[in-house]
Amino acid sequence: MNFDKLNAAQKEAALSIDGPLIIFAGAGTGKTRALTYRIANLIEKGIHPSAILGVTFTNKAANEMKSRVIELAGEYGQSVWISTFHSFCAAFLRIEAKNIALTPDFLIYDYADQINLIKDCIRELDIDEKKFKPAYFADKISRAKDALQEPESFEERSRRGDFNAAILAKIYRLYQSKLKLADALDFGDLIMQTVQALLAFPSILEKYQNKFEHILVDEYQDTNHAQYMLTKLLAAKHKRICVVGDDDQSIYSWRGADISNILDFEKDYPGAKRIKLEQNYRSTPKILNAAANVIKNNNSRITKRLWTQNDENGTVETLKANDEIDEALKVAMHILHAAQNNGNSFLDFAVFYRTNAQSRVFEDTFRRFGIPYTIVGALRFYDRAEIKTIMAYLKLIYNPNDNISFKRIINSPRRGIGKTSLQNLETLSIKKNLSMWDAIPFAKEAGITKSSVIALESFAQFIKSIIDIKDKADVLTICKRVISESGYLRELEVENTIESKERIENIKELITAIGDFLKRSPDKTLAGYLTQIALVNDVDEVQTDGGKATLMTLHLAKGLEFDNVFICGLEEGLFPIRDSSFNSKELEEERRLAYVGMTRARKNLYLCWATQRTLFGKRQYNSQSRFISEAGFKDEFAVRFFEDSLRQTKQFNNGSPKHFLKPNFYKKKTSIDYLPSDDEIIKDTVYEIVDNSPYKIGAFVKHSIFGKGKIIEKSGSGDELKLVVLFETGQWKKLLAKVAKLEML
DNA sequence: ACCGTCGCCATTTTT
DNA sequence: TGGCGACGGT
Repeated sequence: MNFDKLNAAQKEAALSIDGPLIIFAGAGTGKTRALTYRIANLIEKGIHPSAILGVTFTNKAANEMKSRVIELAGEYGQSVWISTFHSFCAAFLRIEAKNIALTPDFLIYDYADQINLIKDCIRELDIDEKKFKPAYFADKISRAKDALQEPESFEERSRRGDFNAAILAKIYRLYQSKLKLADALDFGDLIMQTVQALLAFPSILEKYQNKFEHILVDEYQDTNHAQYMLTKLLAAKHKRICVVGDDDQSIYSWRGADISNILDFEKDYPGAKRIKLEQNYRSTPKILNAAANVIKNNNSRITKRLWTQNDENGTVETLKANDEIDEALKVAMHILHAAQNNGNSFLDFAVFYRTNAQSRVFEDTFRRFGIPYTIVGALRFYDRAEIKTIMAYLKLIYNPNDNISFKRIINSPRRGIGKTSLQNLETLSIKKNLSMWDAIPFAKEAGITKSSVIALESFAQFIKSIIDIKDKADVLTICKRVISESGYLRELEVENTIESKERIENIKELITAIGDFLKRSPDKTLAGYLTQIALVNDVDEVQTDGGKATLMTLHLAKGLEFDNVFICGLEEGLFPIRDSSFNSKELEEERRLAYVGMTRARKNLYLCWATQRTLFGKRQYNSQSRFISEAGFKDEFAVRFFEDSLRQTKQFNNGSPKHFLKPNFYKKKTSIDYLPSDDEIIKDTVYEIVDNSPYKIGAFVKHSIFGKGKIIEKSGSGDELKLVVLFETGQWKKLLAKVAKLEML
């Protein structure tokens, strides 16, 4: 094995294969390289590839790791089991189904299915829909599963006086019984039931413990309790577990990720080796410096210092705009200028924002200026109504007990089966403890009109005819039959609107996608397709080059990199988001999100904010985000924004049309009247923030009037140093350090 | 049964 | 602002 391409720390990570190992891998420090060399090294040392398990969070990461392992280790690499947590568990549950009292061909419910099922539960339990939103229950149930908690845990809480817990327990219970009836598992179930099976069946646990001599876990800071237990159980025998993560990039605690998993690893595995990867290969020193300045304001972190040998070029700049439209305009201008300087071809740019709602203005603006862009995650392909409908057909064929799918397609296309008929059928099915599909033969009893009964029966006939071929035919054949014979396509064709044409296009795209699936997948059945599809997402397919601007939320940006990055909406109340300001845990997570965003940039980083913004129909005046000043920018020192571009903008406006702009751009005269004003400010050198003050967060102080207290937050520096102090009395005060005359305790 | 309108509501992130 | 559910008219 040749380790020439590794630095010392990476090499150590690849070679330390005897016991537990934790790798703290900063952003852009080549952790995938270290991991893949580690796996290749294991294989070379004679470990059988199938005795190695690698777990990641995204398919993208899994695929990348797998292909790089194959590159290094050749054919042997094929047999290493590398997959996401969810697909690993789905595979496990199907393999072991018969041993653990589970149907092997269960469906996987996605978020939308979950919400629909919960809506049913809410209605059935007669809960005030105004007071409790489905999303509330979905969140609580998912978090419970992340923590391996059954409905009983809510009942306990309820006994202790938690008011909502009783209702939660009821919903959770009913939800589970409905899932069971539909033979479906949601995302949380995949992990939780795997853990439960391993705990309940020692022989199965032992089998897998023996099988996996080496376990590698990527993004360990994002694991929730259930995932933590899973890896812990599997690794318990050999204790040859290697986890990689970066506590500074933990941004999913709201989704159950438990940062203590990474912080406590060394307690769980005494004697574990610790390696830090700190050499960054991605960004310029300026970018790393700015990012470090931000993240060092967090308290609970394992200190590491990224450094780089990369050349000092590119910039870190701030961009101040008047409002969100102006912000988008300025970003667009910059992209256009960059394109001009690059022979009129667009470069690699990314625009990150905190909330999806912000994307709209960018889309509009980019479209207006003819800037090619892709938007990630807004409306996923598989979330589109027509795709969901076709998928619902496929799911129902696969599993007729799937009520959610049944209800989605029973009257789509219209078959004259209305609300009341459906209601009656559902009530009957609940009474008989049957799925709605199984209740069809009893439709007459349910008081359903004759015409509806006939429609139901002919629908059932159609579905049955396809069920008959579902194991023999491949998924493409089945899907084509569904599309043509269900009448759904015909309905769209008759509609003949712009919208319906678009839907038809999307359906064609689905056919193409299924065709691709057939080409690459060994399992070409409906079952194989549905399993795969439930566990993919849009980020898996993001391409970060090719001269397009990529629009996405900061959360989705993790793991990606771009030459040029705009982080937009850096305003107090938006980023960090409103509620986080007074909760240091949440604020720290926001800060990590900022850190993740900043460290995506290779060459140029722009921190953008707008003094006013229309949010939810209201005009808001925001102040610059603390993350901008933490990054090393001060309002007072601000210089003109894009000094260089200003000149170019003037030339641009006076000059001749550029061919890369769409024609309609020139018709809209107003749109090119843009000139940056003098107060558009920028400072392109990041300075190191030196904090010499004795006021550290967490320090105890005494105030002449308020008494003893603890510093919980601080901002600004020098004479401007502001502190938030929580006093013994329970009240907190914002104080200017210079004036407050605090005594240190 | 279906469609349009009204008014209310929340506004973070989703493997 | 816009997405969604309730309601009422056809």
